[in-house]
Amino acid sequence: MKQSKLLIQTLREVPRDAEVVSQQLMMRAGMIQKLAAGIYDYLPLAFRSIRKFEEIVREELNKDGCQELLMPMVQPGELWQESGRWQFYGKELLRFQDRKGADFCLGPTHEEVITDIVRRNVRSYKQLPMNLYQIQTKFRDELRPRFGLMRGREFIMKDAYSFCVDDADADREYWVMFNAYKRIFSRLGVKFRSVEADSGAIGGSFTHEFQVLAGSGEDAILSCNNCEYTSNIDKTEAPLVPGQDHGPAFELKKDHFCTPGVVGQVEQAAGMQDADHDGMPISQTSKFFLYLCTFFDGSTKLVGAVLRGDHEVNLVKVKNYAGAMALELMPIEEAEAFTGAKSGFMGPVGLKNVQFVVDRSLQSAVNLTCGANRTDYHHFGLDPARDLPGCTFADIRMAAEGDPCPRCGKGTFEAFRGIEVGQVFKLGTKYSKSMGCTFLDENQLEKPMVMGCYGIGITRTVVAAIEQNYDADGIIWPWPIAPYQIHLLNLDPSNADVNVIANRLEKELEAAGFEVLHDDREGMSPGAKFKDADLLGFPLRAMVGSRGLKEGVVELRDRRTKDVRKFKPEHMVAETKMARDRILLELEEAGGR
RNA sequence: CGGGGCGUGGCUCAGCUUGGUAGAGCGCUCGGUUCGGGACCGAGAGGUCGGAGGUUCGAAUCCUCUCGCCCCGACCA
Repeated sequence: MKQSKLLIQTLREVPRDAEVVSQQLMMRAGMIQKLAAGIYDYLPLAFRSIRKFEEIVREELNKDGCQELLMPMVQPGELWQESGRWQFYGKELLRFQDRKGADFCLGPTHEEVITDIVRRNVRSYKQLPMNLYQIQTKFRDELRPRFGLMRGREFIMKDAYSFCVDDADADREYWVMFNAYKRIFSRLGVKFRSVEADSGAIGGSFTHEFQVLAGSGEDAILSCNNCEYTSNIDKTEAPLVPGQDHGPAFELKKDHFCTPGVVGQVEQAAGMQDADHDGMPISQTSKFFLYLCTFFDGSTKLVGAVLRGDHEVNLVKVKNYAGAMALELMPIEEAEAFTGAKSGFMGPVGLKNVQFVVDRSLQSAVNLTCGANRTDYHHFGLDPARDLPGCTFADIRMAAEGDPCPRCGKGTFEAFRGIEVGQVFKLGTKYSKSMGCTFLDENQLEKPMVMGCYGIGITRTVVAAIEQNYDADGIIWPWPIAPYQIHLLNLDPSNADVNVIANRLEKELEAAGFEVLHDDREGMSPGAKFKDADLLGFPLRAMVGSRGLKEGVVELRDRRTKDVRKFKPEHMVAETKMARDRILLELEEAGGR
């Protein structure tokens, strides 16, 4: 391909809208353009990468017997009403009506449609298990699209759905997909982790996310440095810390400590003074949050969460504990009115119509401090089990880096940030039951199929690969998804000899199976071509110039290592093959787990 | 949806406070000199200043409304 004819405009300056590195580089390299908030044009270079990754996904899924199909992006509202999601899916679901006034939506996901397909075509256990997938554009009307393709409203996703006869077979299929995902991301050469995750409102027994490690990632991950336990921090089981001995329990001493005007947990603890104490240890204090929970039936309830002063609350855990559809921190004015105290002095004792949940690290704790619901005052001597009638203990705190691992008991947690590029999910019978997707088993019993769903964000994965592979000069493409593998630079198109060699090398390399972009642009200095080549970041750069030809050599440069080799033009194909083999070997060694 | 910010050639921005014939750099076209890490000279093309209304002799600039976009937060498969 001649670069002079390629649809591309590289930019020297960073577009103003671009925040994260991948977005900046993709826009500067002329790969994407924004059309509207969270909606992008995929220009030829980006599209080549996307297609290449799709092919990797197809190859690996087809190995496991998955069948590809394509469902409509526009879906009838009827199906969503049948599954019940028409009312529960929020504004992320873009709804509209056709000319007859019938409800439709743009598909953010395809459980309804695939379930409809299967229930109309599959009747017998003999046809199961079945795993169907598509690679398609999804639309989710995100409240806040951001970071370019990382969180767009429109994006390309591979979604697969499995249908099995029973729970055990669904589990088997889940792990088949889990392993397929490991192969897929390993082939990319990106560093990734498979992490245990929260199953969220969909409900389901378990789920794993595949996270590409990157400092700019939106998700926090904790991984044990000794065993395999790796999880999204939303889900990470907090270890039980050894019970602290705060002496023999005494009665609740109301309004015992007075720290007027002091805000902040640490400062308040330091200011708690009496005859026996010159400040309290932070771990002997407690903190308290009031949450307004909304349930699926529309009802609401107040939940009060109590944690040790030095622990952070995990909202997902609180939400799951309460079984709520949504949960929000009570607005500060309302909370102050409800408790009768300013922020910082609210506490659980004496509050009515609140369901208390206490973090399990306080299971047997006594002699804690807590807000007195009187501005400037704290109680002393809190014993949650005694002073909060009806309270329950549960794991509601955020696990933290350095916490001992509760699984193996030997290691400690290390923290990472990740970009979620895939998820495997055991759905169970939620959709098959509500939509009547059943089969007859060998005993002629009608049963709902047990489902699983499996997503890979195609566009997001390409973005994540860039987030993990770039330097100050531009992108450094992993070989398997590089738009082109070789960037052939003609450094002097005005020289006839150089042109002959450059054109010949282009043909030879392409004949050898390489994908070549030939920068044949005239009137451009070598320096400018080097800058563009670094920005586009193809793995290998081949160069032909009059200076080299005087000595009878052309060059090959590795984008990542910057190593340059010089040799006679007739050795180009052989040298390129060697360079490719070396890059692919490194890639294999760099894979995640 | 709350808070903050920005809309001026393809891109990055200046001009706005204090109203008076719309600018720079990059990119693009043509000619010439250059040619191994974003060369230089000359000549060009390209803009309803996001939109509507208002004030004014006169609005990119002042006022009102509106649309779009970005960031933080909340939300979220």
